[in-house]
Order: sequence, then C-alpha cells, then structure tokens
Amino acid sequence: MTKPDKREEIVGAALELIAEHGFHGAPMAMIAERAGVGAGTIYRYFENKDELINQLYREVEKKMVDDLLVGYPMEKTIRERFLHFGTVLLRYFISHPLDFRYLEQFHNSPYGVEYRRDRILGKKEEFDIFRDLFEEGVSSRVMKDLPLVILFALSFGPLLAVARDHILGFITLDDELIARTGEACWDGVKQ
Amino acid sequence: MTKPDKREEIVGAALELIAEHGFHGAPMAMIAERAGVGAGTIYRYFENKDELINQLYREVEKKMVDDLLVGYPMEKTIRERFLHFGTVLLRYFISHPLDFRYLEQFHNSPYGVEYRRDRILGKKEEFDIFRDLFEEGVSSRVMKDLPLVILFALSFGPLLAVARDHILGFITLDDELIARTGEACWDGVKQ
DNA sequence: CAAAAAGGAATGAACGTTCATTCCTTTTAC
DNA sequence: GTAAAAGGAATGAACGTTCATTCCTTTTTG
Repeated sequence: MTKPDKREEIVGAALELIAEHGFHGAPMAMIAERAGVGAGTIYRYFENKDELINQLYREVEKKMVDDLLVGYPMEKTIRERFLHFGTVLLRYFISHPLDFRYLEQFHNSPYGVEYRRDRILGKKEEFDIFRDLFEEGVSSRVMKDLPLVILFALSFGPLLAVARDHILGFITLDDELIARTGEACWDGVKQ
Repeated sequence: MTKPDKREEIVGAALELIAEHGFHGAPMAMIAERAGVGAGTIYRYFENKDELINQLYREVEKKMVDDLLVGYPMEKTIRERFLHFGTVLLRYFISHPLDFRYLEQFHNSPYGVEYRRDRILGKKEEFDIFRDLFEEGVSSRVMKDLPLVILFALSFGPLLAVARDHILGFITLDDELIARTGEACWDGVKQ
C-alpha cells in the first residue's frame, strides 16, 4: 500500500465508523483495524484523534461544497438558485449517507458548536455562496426580511431533517418528493 | 436531605452536566459530585447510566408536553393551532435551555434514534396531538399533501434550529421574531 | 423512657474494562 | 546498509459499576 493510500484508508475507516457509531463508538484501534493498518500508524498521519476528526470534517465538507457548486445557475433567479441548492443538497446527502451522518455527528458535538460560532460570528470575508444568496434575497425583497440565521434555519432545518429521516429509513425520498420539499422550503423563506 | 430530594438532585445534576457537555462529558462521578451525593448513591435510584439517561429524557419530555398543552386552542383553526404550537414551543425552549440541550443530545444519539423509530414506525395508538393536527391539516387540504414526516420536518426543523441558535447566542429571539418565525413555518406547510 | 438492636440508605475506595497514545521492534524503500 | 515507515504490544488515565463498611433512623426490649 502506498503512502497516500494508507491515509485514505484511515480517513475512510474513520468516516464509516464514526458515521455509524459516533465518535465514542469508534475507538482508534477499531479505525486502525478497519483501515488495515497498525494502531500506531494513524499517528504518523494525524497528531491525535481530534486532529483526525477535524481534518476529516474539512474534507467531507469541501467535497460536498464542491459538488454543490457544480451547475450552480449563477445567472438565474433567486428562487431558482435556492431550489437548485435544496435539490442538490438533498441529493448529495442521500447518495452520501456516511458523509451526512458524519457531518451531523460533528455539528451536534462540541467540535461543531465551536466551528459554527467561528462561522457565524467570526470573520465574514470567507467565500460563502449561501450567505450571498440570502443577502441578495432579502435586499431585493424576494425573501422575508428576517435575520440571516433564521432564513438559514427555515431552509436547512427541514432539509437536514428530511435527509436524516430518509437515511434512517423513516421515509423514502424520490425525485418528486425532493422537489416538493425544496418548494415548501422556498414557501417558508419567500416574501 | 430527604429521599426524593436526593433523586431530584441527581436528576438535576445530570440534566445540567449532560446538557452542557454531552453524555460523554458527564461521568457518573461528576454527576454525583454536583448532586452532593456519593457515587454509589446514584445506583440506588437508577440501575445504570443508561437508565438515568432514559428516565431523565422521559421527565423532561413530559414536562414540556404538559406545558405545550396548556391553553391549546382546541376549537380554533388549524393555522391558529399550528401557530400556537410554534410559539409555545419556542418560548419553552428559550426559557428552559437546559431541557432543550438535553433533548437535542438525546435525539442526536443512538438513544434518540431508537426512540424515534418506535415513535414513527411503531404503535400509533399513543396520544399524539401533533400527529392529529397534521393529519387534520392534510385531509382538510389546508396543508400541503406531503407525508407527515416531511410536514414535521418543515415545522420542527426550523423551530429547533432557531432555538439552538438563540441558546448558543447566535441570535436573540424576541416576541416579534418568534411570531414571524412561526408564520414562516406555516408558509412552508400550508397549501 | 432509655438503651440496644435491626434495617436499610449512603458512601467512596477499589475493580475491571476501555480507550488514546506511546514506544520499541520489525519491515520496507532506496 | 541505513533511514523512514509501519506495526502492535504496552501504558496509564478515565470510566462505569460494585461492595464492604458506615451512618442514621426506626423498632424492639426491659
């Protein structure tokens, strides 16, 4: 196994185990075993478990955001761009359930709270296409004049909830249901 | 300290510590210390940590549901009943942040998934005022004809997200914002 | 009524287990 | 042959739980 392969194996094993069993249900020894490497080897690639968890988060998030931007209809209406995001996001979660579960685990942990605090209250300069879309929506009076955080909640709250329900098997989302869920979210944020 | 007092102390300490630091950030020894009892004493009231966590969940949930039903306008329109729930729920979470955080921790853990599975897929016979409201909304064509699970997501998804943002200090909800958030949720589910 | 005995609630040190991390040996790469 | 990489047993800290003992209340006895 070549060097980058080993890192990939570790990251993949960590993703699977943490997505399925949570941070505390995924001991380093188990990650090592599933990755097919020695326990000590992980520490050649990651300083400690926290570092592994954080780096994995960034990789999963980047992969998702990159995917989200493919085919983004930059020139279309706000509504269409909003629906694009909703649809693509839901599809992404459904076809990458491990990624979704991992992101959820992360966000619902102290790691995620700290991360979100930085993101929302911290430096704005970073490229944030969601923020741009919502700010444009509010200032052009196409969306309700509510704080960004609430518009985010109205949009992502339901999307995350239905993605979770689908992945846990409480419902089966098809294309029509995905589209109608996106529309319903739009009804929530639109003026 | 009388006998029921001790149980109360344990439950209160567990609520505080778990709400703040999660299940794994609240060792039994720490719960015992905060409760002002010996570590072994907890096991006189609860068989084990799981039992403590589950019983605490049921108490917190019951307290909340009871509160939610006070002043429920049984005879008013579906819209008004929906808005009542949204408002009262948000207010409850804001004034009981520990309860909210505990419920979140629970729902985002294996405990919660199992619990939800029973609730959604399992026996329907249990009294569930939410389910009744949404079923009435759909059948009377006041709400969108979507699966109940999705209507739930459209309603509670944003409410939970907003409550979390308030409690974590990302936004400050006042009466007006609470009302407008509820209305926005209604826009999402209404036909 | 007072003293002794019993009962059972409370305690916290101790135990066994689990885990992240380290350390030293073995293997690989060049 | 040597240095880097990998391996996995060893380590020690932290955890949930147990249990022998203490403490306090209640009951019994004379």
